[in-house]
Amino acid sequence: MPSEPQSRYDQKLLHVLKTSAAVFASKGYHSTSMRDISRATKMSLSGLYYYFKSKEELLFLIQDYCFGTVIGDCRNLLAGVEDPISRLKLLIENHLNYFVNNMNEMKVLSHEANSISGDLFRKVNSKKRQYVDLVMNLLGEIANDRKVEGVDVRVATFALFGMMNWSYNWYNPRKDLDVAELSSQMTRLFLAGFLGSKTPDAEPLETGRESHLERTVSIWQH
Amino acid sequence: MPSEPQSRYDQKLLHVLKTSAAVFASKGYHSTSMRDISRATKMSLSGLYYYFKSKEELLFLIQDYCFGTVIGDCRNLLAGVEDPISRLKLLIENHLNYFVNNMNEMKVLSHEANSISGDLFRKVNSKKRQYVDLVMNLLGEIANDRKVEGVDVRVATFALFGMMNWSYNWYNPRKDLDVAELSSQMTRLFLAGFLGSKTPDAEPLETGRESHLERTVSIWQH
DNA sequence: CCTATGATCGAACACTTGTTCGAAGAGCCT
DNA sequence: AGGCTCTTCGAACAAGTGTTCGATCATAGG
Repeated sequence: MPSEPQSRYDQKLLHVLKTSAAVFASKGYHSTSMRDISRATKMSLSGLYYYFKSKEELLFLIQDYCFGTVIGDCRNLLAGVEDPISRLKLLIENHLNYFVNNMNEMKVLSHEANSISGDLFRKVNSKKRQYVDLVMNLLGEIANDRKVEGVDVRVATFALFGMMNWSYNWYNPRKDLDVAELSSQMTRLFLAGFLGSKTPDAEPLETGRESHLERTVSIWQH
Repeated sequence: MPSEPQSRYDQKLLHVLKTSAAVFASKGYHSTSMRDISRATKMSLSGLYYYFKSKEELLFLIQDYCFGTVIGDCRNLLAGVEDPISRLKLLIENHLNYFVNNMNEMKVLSHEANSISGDLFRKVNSKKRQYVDLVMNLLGEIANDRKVEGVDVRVATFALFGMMNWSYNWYNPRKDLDVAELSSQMTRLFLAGFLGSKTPDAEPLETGRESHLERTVSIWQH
């Protein structure tokens, strides 16, 4: 793990990013004031602006750095691995590993994706799109290899991301399974579902094109 | 569909809730001002406070009413159905149906769950807990009936909710599958994964207790 | 030791926020 | 029409917001 020479400036910036992420994660970005950040980092309010030029850029730095690391490590991990299923397993493991070890940052990344706008939003989003495409292509490849039928790859992709990213809403490291078991569980759950979706059980699942529901136009009967 | 006699008051309140939900869904709760709501609903700023006594209560009314309807309709739908798998299918279909037909409200329900606090938070949360418990018990029952092994029911429950609730981040009704197909896909994906998680394919999944990753303590190398 | 540069700070500004209050309007029964 | 309750409104307030600016502090290099 090549630790690049970190100047005093870089070290302090990272410290600020980390503690800010913790505050954002617990109170939410918009209801966190710069004064909250100031208090948490033990810096003066104006002193913070030496490291970024707006609250929004602070959010961006957290998201961008966090996402960059996830993607970078993911690339390193998958390099040289050819089998798409193995690649997927590694990707899931990497993703959840980050989630558990950097819950604050990952929560900020997942939950505050739309709290940012303009160019900064576009920058983060392009990284996100890369990452999503990677997974979508992987699933497409697998579906092709294994002749998986009747599964919408886009739905499957976001179902997978939903499974994983939702964990910031419930996962409790002191009460739930550890990372290895968590990712093992989710990998099995998803992969078995994806590969075996042509009815793994004796009793076939009705594919359910017909709806069991009365038509509900809207909750609010206008 | 028994439409209870709705007073002028109730009608207008529902109108306010619906349009507020739309604004909250697009801008986020905290960055929506009461003046935004006033503009969108074409009411005066102070006039709004005739219907609720704080912005937070407005959020609560949206969440509570929306959640109440989902749960209520879910109960009605499941009434009389015994087979746990059928019950689960209906529940998923109901849930996603609501998501698609009431995206704004469901997004506010999912995304702004922590934007509320105190007693109001507790009220919404108790409904949520009921709903989650219903699913968790259902999965436990299914796991028992079908002798599913090695699957953590809690993880499976939240994986399912993650799959479904995450859809507010990507689902586009004009571009993606319709509700019936969406819920069919997700039902298959989840159920096949849950039931067949003891390796549906010839080539066994390594359960992966061992990690492929170097230990990453933190993104931020402190 | 002194100076130039990198960091930090207190105080203030301009603005937006949620909420209140008393008065005025609308709708309906007799 | 009169009177009463339900509904709506304009104007204002107090508090909190993100950000700026000029001045200070620390520190390392000559």
